[in-house]
Amino acid sequence: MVSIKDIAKHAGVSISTVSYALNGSPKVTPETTSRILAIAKELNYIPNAAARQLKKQESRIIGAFLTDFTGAFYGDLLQGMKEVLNRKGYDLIVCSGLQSHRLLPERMIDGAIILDLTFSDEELLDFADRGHKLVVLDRELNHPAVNEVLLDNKAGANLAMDYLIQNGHRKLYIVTGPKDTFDSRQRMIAVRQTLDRHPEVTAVVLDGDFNKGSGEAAARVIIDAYDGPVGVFCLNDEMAIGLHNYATAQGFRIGEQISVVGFDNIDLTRYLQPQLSTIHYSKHRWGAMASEQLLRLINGESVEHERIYVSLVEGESVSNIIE
Amino acid sequence: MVSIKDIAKHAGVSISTVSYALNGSPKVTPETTSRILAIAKELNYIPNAAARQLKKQESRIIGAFLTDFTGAFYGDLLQGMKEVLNRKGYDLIVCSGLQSHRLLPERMIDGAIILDLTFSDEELLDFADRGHKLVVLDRELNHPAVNEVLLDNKAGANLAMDYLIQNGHRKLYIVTGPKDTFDSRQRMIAVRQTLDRHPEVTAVVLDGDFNKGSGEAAARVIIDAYDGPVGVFCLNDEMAIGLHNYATAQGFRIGEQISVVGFDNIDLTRYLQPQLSTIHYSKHRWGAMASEQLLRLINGESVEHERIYVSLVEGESVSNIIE
DNA sequence: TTGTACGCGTTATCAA
DNA sequence: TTGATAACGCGTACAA
Repeated sequence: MVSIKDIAKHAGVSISTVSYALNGSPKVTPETTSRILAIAKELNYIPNAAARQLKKQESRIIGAFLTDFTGAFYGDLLQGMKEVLNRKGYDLIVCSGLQSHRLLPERMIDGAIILDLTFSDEELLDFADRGHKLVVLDRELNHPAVNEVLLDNKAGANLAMDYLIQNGHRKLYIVTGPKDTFDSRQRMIAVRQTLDRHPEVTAVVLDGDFNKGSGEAAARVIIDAYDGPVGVFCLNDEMAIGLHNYATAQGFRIGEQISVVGFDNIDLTRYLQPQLSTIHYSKHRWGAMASEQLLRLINGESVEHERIYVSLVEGESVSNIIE
Repeated sequence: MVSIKDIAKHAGVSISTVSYALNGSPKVTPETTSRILAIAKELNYIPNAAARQLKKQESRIIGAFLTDFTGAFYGDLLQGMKEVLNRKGYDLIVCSGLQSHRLLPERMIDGAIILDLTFSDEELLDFADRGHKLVVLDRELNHPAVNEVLLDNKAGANLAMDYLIQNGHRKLYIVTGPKDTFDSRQRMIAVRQTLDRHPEVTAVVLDGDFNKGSGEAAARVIIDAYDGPVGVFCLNDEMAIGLHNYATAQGFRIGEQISVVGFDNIDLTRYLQPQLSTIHYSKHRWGAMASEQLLRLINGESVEHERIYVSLVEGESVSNIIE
């Protein structure tokens, strides 16, 4: 491997001169600099990341940690993160799984964006105590080295519930997500608040897990008990799709007999007929904001927790049953 | 930051003793070792990856490079890679974009798996010449430091074409992928071979780009010229879905008037009615195989190029028009 | 422009 | 045997 030492030898200068030249320091004359650069290029010199990192105590790499690699969900989010980071001279790497957690404490990366249930709060607080900078997308975590960039889940759930109620629905089903996820818990809090405000509405809560299968299971329950139009709020789109497919296959009409609202507005919903009503937010913006906040933390700038706002996308999956 | 120096000070031994103890060397007495481990734990010691890497000239991190982060496509593939790597004590990071290419030559990672058109062949060969180990999933590349793990695209395209022809289709459309992708080119070679073997079949080639939109565009062309049952081979599923949706929305019946075969068997096709006929292969296995080959390369073991075998999944999107 | 200490962990060599 | 000393990997940056 060719190092600055080799360049120094070829150029007949010291390694420090080479280093200065490569970094464009004015301490070296332009002639010497260009001569050194030419030699470096000729020798195919490429700096060693480990050596630079050891000295500078930074890698200019940011890690995004995901619970798993599945999910069409993440494309835009990661793209948003990457664009911001690249613009500021940072690289993004995506990691998943318990083993990869080490990258943070071992200082391989300068900071992390967490959307990963395999990290416990304690573990993250421990990293933060060590001085590592974090942005969390999947929990609330109070620590000066941690910034939250969270979805406005409550507003979204409110929008979804109000939409069903305003369309005349008095008999509702709620299909929940896993109890250990922040998003599901927050959405359920807002659901209960809405229900408290509307005593005329009856609601049945069905346990779900954010996967298609639990949407199908919910559809079975709803169909078994069917005796007139109902509204269903699935706490994410994937379950709404499962419900949609199962009910449709059983001859039920979504948007007439069963009104459905999802959450996330994932790409997949474009393939549904009728179009799914759902809660939208910009995943790209979410990722971009997470990166911006993380860079601010790293640069020692002041940061406040951020919220990503959501909106209702109306589709034909919800009918107005007020006559 | 606490380093082995701090531990040595606390334990009253030299830093080398600490290092030996931490690495379980028999050169240190069990008592001393356990005492040192206790102190390390108490001080919350975590080794510095850059320092270890600088000395050992390895990071035990493997990079998977993807053209972009979109595509539900990659979940299983990456999972397959990760499982194999983790089992062997390696970590996987996922990278995308031109900037991240530097991770390889700068020796941040011990090897790379490439499914990324933003790398040119020349660039990869240059890396290989430098001694970096590569596995390519998206091209043929002959170099002792490069291993190919490729889909058996030709067999898949043959299966698809034969299936349509065996079901009586004599009027075919082929919707291609981008001309600069290996997969599309290989599939087209097999398509032409099949057509050469079947002079009784007429085929129209429509340019596509592997995205849903070009499937829709193809549907428009096919519908405009429609005068009886046709068979369509879309070189990937995403275009097949676009074609399917557009044609269905126009009142055409897939699996009756228009028979469709896709390629890839992506999860999304589960949402289609009727079920799409397509070419299946295990993405998980593809990823696992790529990792295994890369580790063999890194360990200096002999490797031969690998093929991932494919099979036909029959769905109702193809009808038999032989009466 | 150059010599050199430094960042931190690993390991060969040498002394007790 | 046990453990300490020092060289090493490579680039950076201060002092000279």
